Amino acid sequence: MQLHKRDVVDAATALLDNYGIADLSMRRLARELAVSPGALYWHFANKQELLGAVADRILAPVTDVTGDWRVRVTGMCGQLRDALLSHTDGAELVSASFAAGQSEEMSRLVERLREAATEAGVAPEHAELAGRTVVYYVLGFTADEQSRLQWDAAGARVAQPVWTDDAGARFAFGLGLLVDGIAAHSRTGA
Amino acid sequence: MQLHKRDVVDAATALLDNYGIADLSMRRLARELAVSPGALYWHFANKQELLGAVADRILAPVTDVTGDWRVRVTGMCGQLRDALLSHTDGAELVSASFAAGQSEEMSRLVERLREAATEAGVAPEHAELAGRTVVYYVLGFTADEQSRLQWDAAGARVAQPVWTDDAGARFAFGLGLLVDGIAAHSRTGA
DNA sequence: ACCTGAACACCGTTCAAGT
DNA sequence: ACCTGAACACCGTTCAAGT
Repeated sequence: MQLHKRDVVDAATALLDNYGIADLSMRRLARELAVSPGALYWHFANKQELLGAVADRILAPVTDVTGDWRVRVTGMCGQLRDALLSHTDGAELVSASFAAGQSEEMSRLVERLREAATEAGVAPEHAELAGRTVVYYVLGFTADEQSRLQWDAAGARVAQPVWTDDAGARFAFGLGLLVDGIAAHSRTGA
Repeated sequence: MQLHKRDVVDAATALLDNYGIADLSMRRLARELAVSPGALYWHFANKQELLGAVADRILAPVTDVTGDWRVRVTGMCGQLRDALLSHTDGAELVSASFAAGQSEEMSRLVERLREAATEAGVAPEHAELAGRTVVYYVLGFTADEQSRLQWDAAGARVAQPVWTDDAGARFAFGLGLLVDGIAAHSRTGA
């Protein structure tokens, strides 16, 4: 029975969902697939590349959005957050893969955000940074949210203190700061 | 000769600067200090806590800034970026410690940014998120910048392509988006 | 109080050799 | 072409025992 990239990414995703990123090791993955650790290196150059493939699997549900630039930005970011929250340690894994430049899906997303920023009136030489800044926010916010969620779920119910504000509304607020900033910048005229 | 926390953090910082975060292991650090690995666990509960202490050492030069809220935000963020760029993999290490909630200095910084956002007119229940959002940007941007810098420095001179724009100006532009967003939000009135 | 020695239970990666 | 077996060079953490 031949081992295919798809099988490896499937098993890696299952390992991630069930045990978290700390237990997603090449050796454990090989054991799960009943192959020797070295077999994985026929299909992937190294662990980073494998994690990049898992990141792209997680990001598959993030689709294109149509509408004006505000709708597209908030739509894509909402889908990104949802995708990250759908897998244990999803935000952490995708953040790492993005930083390592191993996720094609993240590159595509930054490109679409760059287009939206351009449409909003951001100068071409700054549009990609505007897109990346939005991504930094979504990854940072969601990694934070997810670590708190997972810590709470692991027994330590503390009943959060002051803000009754739900996470979705807080997410939208922070994103709104960036969207307003992009809009303000284009009005000001570079 | 007794081992003190200070000596351990000193040696860890030296290891980081000279060899990078991948070589900053408990065992290697113990070897450098000529003690057994177990000795470190008398002074630090685990590796995360030790890395948090290194993060706070890196962040020591980030001081208070006086002036109106815009001056304070841009001043603190500039100092933060400078501090991160002063140590090999500084942005990556501080990001990890911040995410793990192990850096007191980062908590202090978020608190000061929260105050600045409040002064700018952001509602109290959203002011901390505004501060965190600024931090997500600085950490994301600088980690990116530093990984490119270090990759370039490691021989692979490619002579960057299109934008003659220096990193400092790009950093300021992205930060400006957030500052404009905060300002726009307070004018809009929550 | 502070540290050693040794163990436990792992890692990622490589590569000759097999089929 | 694809995989095994075994090795290489490591990890973080614990804990009885020593001083």
